[in-house]
Amino acid sequence: MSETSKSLNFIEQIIEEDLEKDYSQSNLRFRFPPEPNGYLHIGHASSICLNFGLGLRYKAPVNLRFDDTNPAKEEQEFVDAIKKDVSWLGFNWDTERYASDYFQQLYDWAVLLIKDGKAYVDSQSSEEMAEQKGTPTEPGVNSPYRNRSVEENLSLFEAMKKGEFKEGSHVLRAKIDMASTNMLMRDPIMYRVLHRAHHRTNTDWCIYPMYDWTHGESDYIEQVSHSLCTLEFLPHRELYDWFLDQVVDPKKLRPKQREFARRNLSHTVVSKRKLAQLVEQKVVKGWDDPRMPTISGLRRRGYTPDAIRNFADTIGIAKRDNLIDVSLLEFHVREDLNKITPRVMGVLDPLKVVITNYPEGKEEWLEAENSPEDESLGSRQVPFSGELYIEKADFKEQANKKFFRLKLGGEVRLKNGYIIKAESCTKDTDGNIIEVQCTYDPKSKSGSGTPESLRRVKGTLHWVSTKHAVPAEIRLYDRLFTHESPDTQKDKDFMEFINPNSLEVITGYLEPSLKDAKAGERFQFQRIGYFCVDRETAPEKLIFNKTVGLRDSWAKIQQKG
RNA sequence: UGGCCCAUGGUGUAAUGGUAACACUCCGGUUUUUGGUACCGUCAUUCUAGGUUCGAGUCCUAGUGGGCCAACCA
Repeated sequence: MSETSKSLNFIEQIIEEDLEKDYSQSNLRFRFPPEPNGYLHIGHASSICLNFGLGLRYKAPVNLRFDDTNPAKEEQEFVDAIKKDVSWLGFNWDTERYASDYFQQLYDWAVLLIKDGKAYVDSQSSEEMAEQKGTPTEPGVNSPYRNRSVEENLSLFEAMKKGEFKEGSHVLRAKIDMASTNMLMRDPIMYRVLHRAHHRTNTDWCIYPMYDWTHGESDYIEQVSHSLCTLEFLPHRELYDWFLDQVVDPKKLRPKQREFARRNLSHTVVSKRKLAQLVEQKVVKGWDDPRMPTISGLRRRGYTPDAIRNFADTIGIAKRDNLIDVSLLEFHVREDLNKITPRVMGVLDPLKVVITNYPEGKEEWLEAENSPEDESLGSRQVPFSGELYIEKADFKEQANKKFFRLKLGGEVRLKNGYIIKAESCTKDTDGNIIEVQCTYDPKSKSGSGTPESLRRVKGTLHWVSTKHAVPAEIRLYDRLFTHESPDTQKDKDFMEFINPNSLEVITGYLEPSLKDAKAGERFQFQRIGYFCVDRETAPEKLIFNKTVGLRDSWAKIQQKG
């Protein structure tokens, strides 16, 4: 119902128009075509949501196709990681394909092009070819090998395939137009010699097809109706169509390439090459470092598939340059985590509180609601005693009325517990407050229904009983880059903008219910933020990642003074 | 001394020739045993100049600004 009121993006409009003209819905087919040379990032997530979203919308199959035409860069590890990420996002592909499945067909078609006088073997160096290519403002000149006979081309190409030549000695080129205003049409390379083992075809081949020769033909083989890619491929479209013209059977569906703007996220880089650099130079600990904008990094950070999909839906798809503020991504993860995470208490920067009128040695277990957003999450018991931790930032000797927290002579409620009053505090020799002495109102227990418990005090603090507290390693993350757009600054390398303080590791003190928390589990630490258990956690040493903080209006009040 | 793409609040998207809409951010407020959540409110002469039209964010022309194109990468 609500679907009908939602406006279409320009890709959907193109499809709707095609459906009105010469396509039926059963012709529709899409594909997500990553090269397995790295891990997927948030930009890919957008493309995944676009293609698979279209599949869902039109009940059309979507292939997962690995564009594996360059064995120098590709690895099985990346294939596995990509499959895991797409699945984790919640999408199911129709069939798993590889461009390498089509190497023989591509080769046969190339032979046809040669026989047709549309392709030739060039035996120059890449430098010589680059010189002849011209510039965007000057036409290129023809290769001296451009008019080799069909017979010579055929035998040379076969010799290339058989491994008789060294890398760089010969290439197969399409014979198009060295004067085209489109640089890509100036006799583009179709095949190069590469004596490399491929992660799937091993050493079966020593010539490998280039992207342009492979992609459109693969779409055609799979009968993909709409081949969607980013805007930097727009100049490739003319070549995509030219290659298709050489092989298409008019009775079969002819794929269309259409382009959309890649999504850029502020304060990070969205480029596999640059992300690989961060990994190689050990700026981060790996592709799934929680600071990385990779899908695996976001997953480890505690992001949910729903958060990422909602984000992708919200930012939409268009053709103009963009820089999406990370705050929008953070909004979506908070929105989802607020609904699904149980609330717990943990103190990250502890200050000891002693309740002087609490019976010596006594402890009691208080009932605590797991989520105000979801009653079905039930409740748990939290231990209370006469010695607790609260956050250092939650106590001041003196403060104005804007400070809703604990101050000398002031009262505050301990969440799920009692109202306490600060009576005095002690300091170390440097003047740092190391302990606060309080009294509590025994009749003010949360949920007891007494008049005292119904009293309204300004602030509510989270806390942990010192005796029961579980220490845990807490990893706090900040933006990886200090600049909102680190890789678009003229004369500056993006590496210059790396935030040196993007990771802070501290020890936090958690309520004991967290003792058995398992890797991947997510929680809201009340009044602080959302956290998830890292995969490196162990029973004797819990490790939590901070996903994102709660919105903090107190921080804003403080900033303003 | 070229070709192509793009231009709507701080950000991202919508309006399909007919009242500039939605979300985020920011700012202000209500509720609250999380300074969270929820809810309410403020924030735009649609890059500029011409033109077509009863009517232009939308169509046309020019300008301005931004982006892409010269890897045996994808």
